[in-house]
Amino acid sequence: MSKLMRKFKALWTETVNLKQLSEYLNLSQTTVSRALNGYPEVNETTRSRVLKAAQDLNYRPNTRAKGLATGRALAIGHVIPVSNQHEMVNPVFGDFIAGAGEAYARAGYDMMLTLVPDQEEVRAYQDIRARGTVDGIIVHGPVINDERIALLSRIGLPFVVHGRSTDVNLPYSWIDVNNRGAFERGTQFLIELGHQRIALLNGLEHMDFAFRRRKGYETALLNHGLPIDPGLMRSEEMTEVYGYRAAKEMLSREIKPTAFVCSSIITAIGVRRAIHEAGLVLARDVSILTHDDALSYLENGDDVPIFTALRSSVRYAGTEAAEMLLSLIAMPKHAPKTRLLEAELIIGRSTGPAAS
Amino acid sequence: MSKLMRKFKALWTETVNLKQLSEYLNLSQTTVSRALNGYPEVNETTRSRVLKAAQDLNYRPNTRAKGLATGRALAIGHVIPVSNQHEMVNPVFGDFIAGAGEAYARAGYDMMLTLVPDQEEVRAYQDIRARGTVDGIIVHGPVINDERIALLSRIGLPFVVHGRSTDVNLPYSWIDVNNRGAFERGTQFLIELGHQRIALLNGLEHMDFAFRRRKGYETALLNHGLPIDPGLMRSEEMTEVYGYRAAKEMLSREIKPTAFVCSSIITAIGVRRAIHEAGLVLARDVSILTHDDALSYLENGDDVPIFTALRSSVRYAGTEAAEMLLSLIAMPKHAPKTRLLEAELIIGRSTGPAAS
DNA sequence: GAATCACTCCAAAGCGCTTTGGATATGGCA
DNA sequence: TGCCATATCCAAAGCGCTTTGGAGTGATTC
Repeated sequence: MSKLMRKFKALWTETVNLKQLSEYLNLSQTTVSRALNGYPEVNETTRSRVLKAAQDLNYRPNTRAKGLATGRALAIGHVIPVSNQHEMVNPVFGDFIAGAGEAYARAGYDMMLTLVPDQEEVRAYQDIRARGTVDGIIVHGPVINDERIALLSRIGLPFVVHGRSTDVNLPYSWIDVNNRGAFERGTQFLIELGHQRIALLNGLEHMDFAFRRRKGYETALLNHGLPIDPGLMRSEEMTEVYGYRAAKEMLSREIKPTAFVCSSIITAIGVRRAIHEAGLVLARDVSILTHDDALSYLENGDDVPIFTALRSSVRYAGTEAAEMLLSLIAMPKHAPKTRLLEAELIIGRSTGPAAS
Repeated sequence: MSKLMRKFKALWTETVNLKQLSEYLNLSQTTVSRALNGYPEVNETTRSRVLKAAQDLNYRPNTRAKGLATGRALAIGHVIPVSNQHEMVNPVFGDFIAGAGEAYARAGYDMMLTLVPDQEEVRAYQDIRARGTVDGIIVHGPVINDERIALLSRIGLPFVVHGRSTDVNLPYSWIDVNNRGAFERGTQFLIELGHQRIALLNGLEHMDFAFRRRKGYETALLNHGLPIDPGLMRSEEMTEVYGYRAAKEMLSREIKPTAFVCSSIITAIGVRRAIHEAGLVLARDVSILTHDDALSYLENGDDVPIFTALRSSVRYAGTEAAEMLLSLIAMPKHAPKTRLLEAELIIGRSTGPAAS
């Protein structure tokens, strides 16, 4: 025993595999495997001996081998489309991943990231499927009529979409914020404050979320008999500079907008900069209402929120999406799940009655 | 042939494995494998037949099986420490990953993410090693005297640190910005503009980068005979609200600082808000100089930078780190590589001569 | 006392790939 | 013609794990 111990002690920082562990225990690999994986056909005293030894020798099953044998990868893939024209990294991504990561960690799953140039998308998903590195994937950044959904359904890889895709009629699993409802409500809030010229600084409108937000914005205008003025609408990547430029231009007009609805707090910060620069006062002269993903490094103030905002935690969405996917993988024949999150309307210090 | 074709056509959306491919070709698995992997002992006409068939049948080698057979995982791990007290997601992370992802994609590597609660770090790295899911890892967020470096060296898992660790005397591979030099230069720049009371809004100073930045800041002050005033120094997580609060407090004093040095553009935005709110004018009354990671969604203006900044692209660092690690994996016995990036000092519209 | 059963355990096959150690055929050379 | 490289291909072992299909004990039942 002590000789064996010494032999195995040497391996301490090395990797011990199942065979070595079973030799050390004078048991078959079968029994050891079963003991470790909680199968019933093993004596409880044997099991605890095995568990103890596994602990002592610092045994960890090799993921690849386990995956090969079981057919499961114990990993989830996140596929992030990167377009060549817009090579911005979605700032929301980190928080989403953090949320999802928690869920994976609890379930013993790994998280795999793949960046996919958008012209290679179809091939990329087939690759992922065939190479078998993951048991399911989270689809990021769905666009209108997103072809990935049909593709993934066809090749039979479980997936959950973060967002939805207008015009896709297949059933599929998703988790999304009620973007349309939120923006309708937010715009209505501004209208009720007396604003008549409300600008929309939206994200790229081939993205589904942005499309829905515009619909919500337009619905509110229509409901109150206000005109839909394309001159007050922008659709770009949601950077700070974009907000600044767009607001600066609009505020230099003869007839200025009195309020801005932004798709991102970062864009809203740019708008605020333009407002200051124009010598105007936020909330008094011009109001801002923005969507707020509740990013951890961009908290919308503390006690009193900086911006009046439609808030929905993307980190929470990440956790929920991950758990949804895990349960889908556990019950493959289950019908798709969906989850619609409502954004809170938070009143902050960036809105006020329309300037007369 | 057409019968076979039909048989395999059915598999089109399915997964074809090596065995099926070799049956289809009437060749042995050995030959097919060698043809695909570019070994010389196979006839060129055979090889092209194989390549063609692989293309037609949409063959992709199973990653797990390949990994098991070769002992390589063809994947890189990114280990992100998540502390319980500070559960902020580093906003820099997305861009770094995007940069690294490109390099991995080119090399055919996968990217694996692991979130590790910081009290479990040691165990986590051993896990990763033993489970064999990755060939190497990128270490994020090094602190002063980071114990992970010794651990990883000991267990023999190739790694590259994004950043460095003061007080660690082992040789190891890293890529870092010259934080100390940059902040010394930046602070000196402000001093030369006549500023005497310069505040430092730093990140958490157990983090190595923040520690070095403070050293640089202090060095510049000392070099010019200025006092180091702890009342002008803060160390927290680099949020917007942090910048706002700290600046608000300092600007409400009898004797205000005339300039702020920030560790993050996000914090700088908070400082700017406080300045506005105090009725002061940026650059005229109070100056801001900030580090700028050149995040894609937080461009520091366009033609004229918003903030005077020490700029260093974290995305570029990601690409470089990844390539460094890949080459380390390719040549395991190679000495550690290091790379020190210099930050550019960019003059923007947030600095001016000290108010008299 | 034989048959049955529950309880433990094990040998071996198999997951999909790579790679070692030949086998076979072909051509050049003496 | 016979011999030996050379070129081309293959069978089978092995990577580390799970899982199927028993085998070997005692204890229980008739």
